[in-house]
Amino acid sequence: METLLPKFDSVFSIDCVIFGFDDGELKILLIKRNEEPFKDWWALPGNIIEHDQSIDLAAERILYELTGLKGIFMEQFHTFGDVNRHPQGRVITVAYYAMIRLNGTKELKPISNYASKAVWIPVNDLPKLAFDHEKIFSRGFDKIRNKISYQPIAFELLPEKFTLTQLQQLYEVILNKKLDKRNFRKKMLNYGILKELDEKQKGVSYRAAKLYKFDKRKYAKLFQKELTFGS
Amino acid sequence: METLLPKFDSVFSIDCVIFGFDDGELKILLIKRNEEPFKDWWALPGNIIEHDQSIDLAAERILYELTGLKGIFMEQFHTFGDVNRHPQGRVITVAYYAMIRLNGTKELKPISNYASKAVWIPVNDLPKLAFDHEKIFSRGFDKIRNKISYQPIAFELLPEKFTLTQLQQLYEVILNKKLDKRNFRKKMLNYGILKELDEKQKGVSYRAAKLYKFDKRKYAKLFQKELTFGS
DNA sequence: AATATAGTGTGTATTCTTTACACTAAGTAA
DNA sequence: TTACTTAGTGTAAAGAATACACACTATATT
Repeated sequence: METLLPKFDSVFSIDCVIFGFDDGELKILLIKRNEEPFKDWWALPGNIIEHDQSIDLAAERILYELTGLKGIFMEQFHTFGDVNRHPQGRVITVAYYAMIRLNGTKELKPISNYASKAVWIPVNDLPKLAFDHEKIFSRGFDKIRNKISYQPIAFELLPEKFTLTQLQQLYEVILNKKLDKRNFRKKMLNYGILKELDEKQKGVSYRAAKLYKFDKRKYAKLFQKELTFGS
Repeated sequence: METLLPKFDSVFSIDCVIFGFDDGELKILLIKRNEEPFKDWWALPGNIIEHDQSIDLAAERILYELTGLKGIFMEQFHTFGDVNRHPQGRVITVAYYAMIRLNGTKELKPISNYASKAVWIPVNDLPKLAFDHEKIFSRGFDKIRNKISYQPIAFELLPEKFTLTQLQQLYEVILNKKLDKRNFRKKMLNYGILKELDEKQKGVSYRAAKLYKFDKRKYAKLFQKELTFGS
């Protein structure tokens, strides 16, 4: 592909704000940088977009390289383009978020060498981050906080089978406020996208709660409806 | 600024979907391209981001160059990064939208030479557009359609003084459906962001309607409130 | 076996919001 | 003065959001 375009010393990158929920805490995935600039700083997982790769694919690739996960629902939420956000040149970055299901056991092993490790860190306990990554994180957090309040997207974060109390805790953590148990249940069940299972929680030392599953098909229907605006 | 970054033959651009409302019709600003590729095609106003300019400033500059307008509320809504969206190389484009007030008289004079003219064209009557600009437009249209249904942002499009009927017509055009007059008025007046004027419409051959003004201060207050989520 | 503990699960009244719906009033034109 | 065109208004009904408290059940402890 011959280029007739002006040439700049500019690159695009992707940065990902990847949310997980574990142990009652909302976490994001951070890497420890192994290269200058900001060597040994914590940063959002991100990388340069390859020349022959669409940005959506690049985002998927990066998430895969860092977590081994595929097919995760990722969405672009903002592009950051301040001139001096990268000390070594002009880098415009497209930020994506994803919500993923943590299975406590899963090991995070960075494949690329620009990170020495990748770790889940509670959003309430974040270290100082490289570049403008604090800004990016914070905007991504706003995004899911906003989105969750009009669209039930939180299921991605929970195990496949979950109790209503777990779901409520997740909402409470994201929205950062207490919710009323009865009203919350009423609302969630009303969406009609939860499937009640014949199973109960195990291993708790008190009355076990019913388990529910997220019904993707009904969700898709509901969601489509919501895209056309009320009469 | 010395760069240590990998170099790609890649550039960033901005494309703007600029909405105007005139004559009961929703329009967008298009330019006629004066350069290859797509010479003589219609396209969204857009341009390459300069190396030393943040993307938000670049967007403002481009809008200014094409319309002479400053201080317009512009918002980034999506970044398009398919590999082959530009036939001459890798161009990732950040799309912005703006809503502006058309004063029928205002002349549009492209300053830069990449456009031979700039024209307002009704969204219902768009020609074929260059690049992936149809996709960009359509996503921008979705964006305002969505936004208007939970945030009263349409005032930007109307003259400073307007009637409730004009406001309603604008909503109807954007949402592409009829709205109930009484309910619409109730809702709009309830927002508390309209100032009723002591003035009436002029030059109509029927009963003149009251004029209203948009109250920016109250809007700002309301908007802030809406950012914190309902109890 | 009895008891303490910790979380599960449920209903109703109130307020607020959204929807549906039709006629009179005012100004202009002939 | 009449005909025409748009402005302007209220109420009832349904639905959604909020506030609020107690009995039930499974387990662990004695």
